[in-house]
Amino acid sequence: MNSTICNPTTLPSHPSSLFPQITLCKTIKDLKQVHAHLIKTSQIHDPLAAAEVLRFSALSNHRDIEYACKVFDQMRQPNCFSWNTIIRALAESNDDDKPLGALLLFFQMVCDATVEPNQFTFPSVLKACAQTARLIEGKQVHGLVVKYGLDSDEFVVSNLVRMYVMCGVMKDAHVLFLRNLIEFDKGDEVVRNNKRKEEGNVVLWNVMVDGYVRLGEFGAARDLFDRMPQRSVVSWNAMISGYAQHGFFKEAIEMFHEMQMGDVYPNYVTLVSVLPAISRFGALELGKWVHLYAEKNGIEIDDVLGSALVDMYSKCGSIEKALQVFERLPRKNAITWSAIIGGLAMHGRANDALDYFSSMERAGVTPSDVTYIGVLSACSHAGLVDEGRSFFSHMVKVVGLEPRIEHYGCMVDLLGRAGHLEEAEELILNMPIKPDDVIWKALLGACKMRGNIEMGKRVAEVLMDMVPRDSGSYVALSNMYASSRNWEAVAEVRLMMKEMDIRKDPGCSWIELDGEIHEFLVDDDSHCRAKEIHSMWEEIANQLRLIGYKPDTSQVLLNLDEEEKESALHYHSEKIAVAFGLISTSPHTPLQIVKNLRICEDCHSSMKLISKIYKRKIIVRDRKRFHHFEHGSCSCKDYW
DNA sequence: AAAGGATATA
Repeated sequence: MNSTICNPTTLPSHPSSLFPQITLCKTIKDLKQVHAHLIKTSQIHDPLAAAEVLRFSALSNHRDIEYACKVFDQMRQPNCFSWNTIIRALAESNDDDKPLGALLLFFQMVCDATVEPNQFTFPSVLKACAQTARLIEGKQVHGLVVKYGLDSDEFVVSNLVRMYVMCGVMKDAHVLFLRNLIEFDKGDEVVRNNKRKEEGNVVLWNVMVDGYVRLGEFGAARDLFDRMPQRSVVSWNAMISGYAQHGFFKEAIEMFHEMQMGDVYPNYVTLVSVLPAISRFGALELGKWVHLYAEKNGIEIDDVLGSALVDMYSKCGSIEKALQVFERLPRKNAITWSAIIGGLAMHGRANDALDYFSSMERAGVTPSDVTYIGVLSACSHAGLVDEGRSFFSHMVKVVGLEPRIEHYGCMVDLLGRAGHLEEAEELILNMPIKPDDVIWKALLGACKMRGNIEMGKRVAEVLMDMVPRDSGSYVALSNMYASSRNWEAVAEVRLMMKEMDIRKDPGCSWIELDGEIHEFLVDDDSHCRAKEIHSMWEEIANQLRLIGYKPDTSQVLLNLDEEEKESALHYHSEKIAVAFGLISTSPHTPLQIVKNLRICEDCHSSMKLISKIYKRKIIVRDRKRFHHFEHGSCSCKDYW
């Protein structure tokens, strides 16, 4: 036992505590020793001593909530402070059943009637209601708030509003919000709130903005955001994370830039929120800037921010940087591991992905279902059929994870593209979940790759039935017919599309230069340097012809004559992007392109040759994976 | 002697 902790006489008195031994505890073990000492010397009956033991075990960095509950249970007559402490600890716990425990304890406190809840009790209780989405209990608590006359305390009010938000009743939240705005305007508020009145209660506004953002009601959220008297970093974070989570990646990045024009500075949460949007665009320069910003501003790169950075670097093409960040992280959780495994898979480094999976298991981190998506997609990209099968059954039988539709998708892709088309179809027909269009599309892609028109036709029909307005199945079917030069069938599909007014999803590619994203569509001539881009492509095409390359026109959708087909191919968006990249960067600079669809056969072959002719590394991220083109070959080994 | 808003992975 450490005597400096347990012998109070050897310690300098601590100004903020009558029980300095407790304040000096560094671990929960220290605390338990002091606790034992207090019990032995009967000092534990001093309510202050007991309260401090409780506070340490319930709310300190070294908290042990189970222990705190025991301490609380042993109190003969807990005072209001102790009730508040234990309720707050339970309400803030991430454990599922703990917030409910906080609620139960609160109702016990009210029934107990030896103490009265105060303004410090309600924020925690309301937080527990919010976390468990218990509207009925929340309303009862609201009633008690009024009964105890605490309905104008701003801490209580913002938590009341948040409770309604989290229970999904935005209307009630809004009514309460408006009423409190008026009350603040009338100025009939306690002195403590006067300062807030001038600034406007930022927190209350933030809660409302967050509420609308959660519902995806960006009009309402934006309206409040623009009108709020003051914006804190949290206001910006709410908008940025909201946009990012609802798939409005462009808006998230715009907000991120906009916030920096003002006097608000990005913090940890800002970075974690904006990184997925950056990943989505493959905006490596911006991603690097975020990483550097964190390092320069002392923002801790923990497992959460680290995972977002690992994901960003891998999705922005820099798998080496992703590995570097990963290795440096002091702590790695299941998400961190999933990010690096998925990243390696995306870059076609299947063996590394599987090695990292083994390391993860050795490190004692339990793989999640997401981890297995990474593992299975690694197998799929490398054609590791047996390994994939065995990981899948291991996941189900040994780990006991329920396979999600994504896992079946990986398996269908893996089996189908490896040529086991019947087995893939069997799997779809026998899986316990209803197959969606993504699954069928995986099989359709495999049919196309394997040239199985018969099955392909069948699958396409299923898809046309399932998602009638979707162009994908028509395009795939048409491409399949085109590959076998069945132009009549191609024309038929084309006619069907025309009759139903179904258009091919426009292909779109983008490339980042000096932190700016340049976007190109098929046959795009809207760029300000379109003329130069066009003549650059002419030059590229000549070079390609010189080394004997013949464009592969089999996959062009329309039944045009050969020359027209060739020119349609020329202007696939990734080709425009690569031409633009070549004229806009100095020799040998690697080019990095992101494309919204899968790369086509012809673009793939062209990119290989361009990488050789112009001595450039070209990295293309398509809808599903990365292609690293260098010295005339691709990292996917033409299997994708 | 104590109190409010947000965050990630296929």
